[in-house]
Amino acid sequence: MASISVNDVAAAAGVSVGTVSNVLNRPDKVSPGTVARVRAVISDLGFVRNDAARQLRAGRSRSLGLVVLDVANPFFTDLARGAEARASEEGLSVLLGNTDDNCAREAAYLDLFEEQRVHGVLISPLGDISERLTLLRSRGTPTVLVDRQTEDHSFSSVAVDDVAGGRLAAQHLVDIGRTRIAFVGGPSNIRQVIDRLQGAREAVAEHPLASIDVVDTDALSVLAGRAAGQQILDRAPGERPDAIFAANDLLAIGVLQALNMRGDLLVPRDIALIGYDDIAFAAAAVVPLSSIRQPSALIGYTAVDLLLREAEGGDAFEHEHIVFQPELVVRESTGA
Amino acid sequence: MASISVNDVAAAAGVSVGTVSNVLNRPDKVSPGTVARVRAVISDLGFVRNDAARQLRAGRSRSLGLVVLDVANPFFTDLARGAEARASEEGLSVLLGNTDDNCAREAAYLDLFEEQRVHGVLISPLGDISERLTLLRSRGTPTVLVDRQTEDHSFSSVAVDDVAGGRLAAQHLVDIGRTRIAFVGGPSNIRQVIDRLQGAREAVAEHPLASIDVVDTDALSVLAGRAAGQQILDRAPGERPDAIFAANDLLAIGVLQALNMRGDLLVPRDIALIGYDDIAFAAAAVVPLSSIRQPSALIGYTAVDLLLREAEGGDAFEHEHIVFQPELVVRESTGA
DNA sequence: AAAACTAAGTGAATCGTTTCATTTCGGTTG
DNA sequence: CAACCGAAATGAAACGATTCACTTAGTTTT
Repeated sequence: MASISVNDVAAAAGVSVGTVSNVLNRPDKVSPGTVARVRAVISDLGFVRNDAARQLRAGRSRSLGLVVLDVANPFFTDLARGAEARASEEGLSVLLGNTDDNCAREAAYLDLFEEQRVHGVLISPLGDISERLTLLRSRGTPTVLVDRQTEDHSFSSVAVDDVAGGRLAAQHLVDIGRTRIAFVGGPSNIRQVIDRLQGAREAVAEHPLASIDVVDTDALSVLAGRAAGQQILDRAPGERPDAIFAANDLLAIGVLQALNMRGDLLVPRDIALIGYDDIAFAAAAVVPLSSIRQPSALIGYTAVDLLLREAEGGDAFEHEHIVFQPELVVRESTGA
Repeated sequence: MASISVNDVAAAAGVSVGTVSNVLNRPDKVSPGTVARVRAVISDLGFVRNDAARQLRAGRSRSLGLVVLDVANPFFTDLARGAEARASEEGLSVLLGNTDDNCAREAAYLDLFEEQRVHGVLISPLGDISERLTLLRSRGTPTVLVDRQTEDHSFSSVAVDDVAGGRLAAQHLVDIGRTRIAFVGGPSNIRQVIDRLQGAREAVAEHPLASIDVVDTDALSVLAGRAAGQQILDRAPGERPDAIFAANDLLAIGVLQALNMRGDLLVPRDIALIGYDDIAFAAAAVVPLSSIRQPSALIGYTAVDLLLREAEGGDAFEHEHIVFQPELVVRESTGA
């Protein structure tokens, strides 16, 4: 059951291992007859290259790591798709690591990827891990932040202006005449949540009549949204907001489910609702959801592209910060 | 910039490489003082194990491959989550490969996983690739089919009885008095689609008044569902079905979007609609979607478990076929 | 015909970790 | 005190693909 190696192939084909390797990697350097003979032996013997040996020799693997907050969030799967598209153009594959907002898992994936000597790491980081990332980079693994920048701009990044997005959302709520706005989101160590809230605060601050309060959640999921919605329903009627800005669409959908279960509170009549990300399901929600659209696949594509350029450029590479602008999408949940 | 190896660590700590390796893998075999010293050097020098070298030596990698039809489908991300849960209990990681219903990509991932000498492969196969899988297994990579069985039961599998699920769905539509049923699904080389349709046909056959026709789609996505919905709307009113069974929830949501855009056809009044998978978004749809629930995370968890047992047992292992029963979930889209 | 190329092929060295047969040494036993 | 023991540590061999300096043989050039 011992696996077939280049040696076995070489022996069976009556050539040297070097030639087998050349057939595999530079067939043009080998005479056509030999190529054919070696190829025949390869398929006869069922030889399969051992990637570990290749990598060991090459020093680097042919994949890159992508660490995201939540694979169940379509925003991230879209992003992953975009990343994979660019990576496969270079013959690289993408390893997907899912942290579920958990710092320990985030650290574990970074360790794993570093041990695998991945070509580079794309990460949508949780807390402040710039130290860990600096270490990673100093040991030779280029790193690009997605959907986030560090304070000191020391890492290349591809992001969407979340403050602007938050502003767009809250401004829109104010524009349709709402004044008592609730921001549903958390946990509050997630940058995206912080920025979107900040943007919303800025927009609200410009309107003397409008106010905003925060309903904290412990995840950015449908379930957490449902809990937040319930919490809002439990308030005395006078205490309830007339608009809700959810930090992402999953939360918004959860909130919507909670409100709907109740029945007497209508969206948008009593409470307007806007989400964030504009995932495919937003348009299909009970009440089609207004949202802030981000070019998710493009972010992934661009991030890999930037990563490759950074890898190419080495230490000399000037870190780049690409920022996309979000876009307001109005649907019934905030409509007439 | 050359990376630090066990040799460097050994030299700096004044021990042999064997001892460094023991500190890494069997610290109890090394005296406490030495362990501490070596560990200190490791963190000083920033030594990171080279996984490729480990794997080369070990002969197998510490990950397993999961090949799915569509990462954008929450059913598969839930399944992946379950798989990861079981895998991480054994210290294994899961590599996710997304085929997008594309045979070439499926083959590419199998090649990749085989070159990586993964511990095993979980696959939700597209066409008939039992030959390829037999080869894979014969070379020592255990394989478990998820969400699918081969005709000859020669592979272990964890699946849901899709025929029963199709029957449940169609029976339910008939039970609420619908007779002109449209099945929306495709492409027709996907087993799940075939089985669900067959189940539906069986249920319909028992009712003399009921009939079923098929609206073929080229993918199992929201977009494809929208196109199918449009196609149904384009028919003359008399030709339209009074119920639609979509092969999965993504399609159902797409169909729903198309019907809703039109406005004069109401779900469920004019057309009842049922999906399949019961993804989290089904309950949150414009009209909350009836669906067939599958224990997605459990499938993934069980599949990895089975894979591990198969790996353990070697060739002697008796292939197992675990079949879960699906469950009807009734919501408004087929309700009163 | 000698010198200078080129194309094709060779095979030893290399990558970094793990393993295992072996050595070292302080302590215990008969 | 010789013989033995176990714990701790050693270091060479192995894993399998790739690389590169080198040979061989055949073709041009002058």
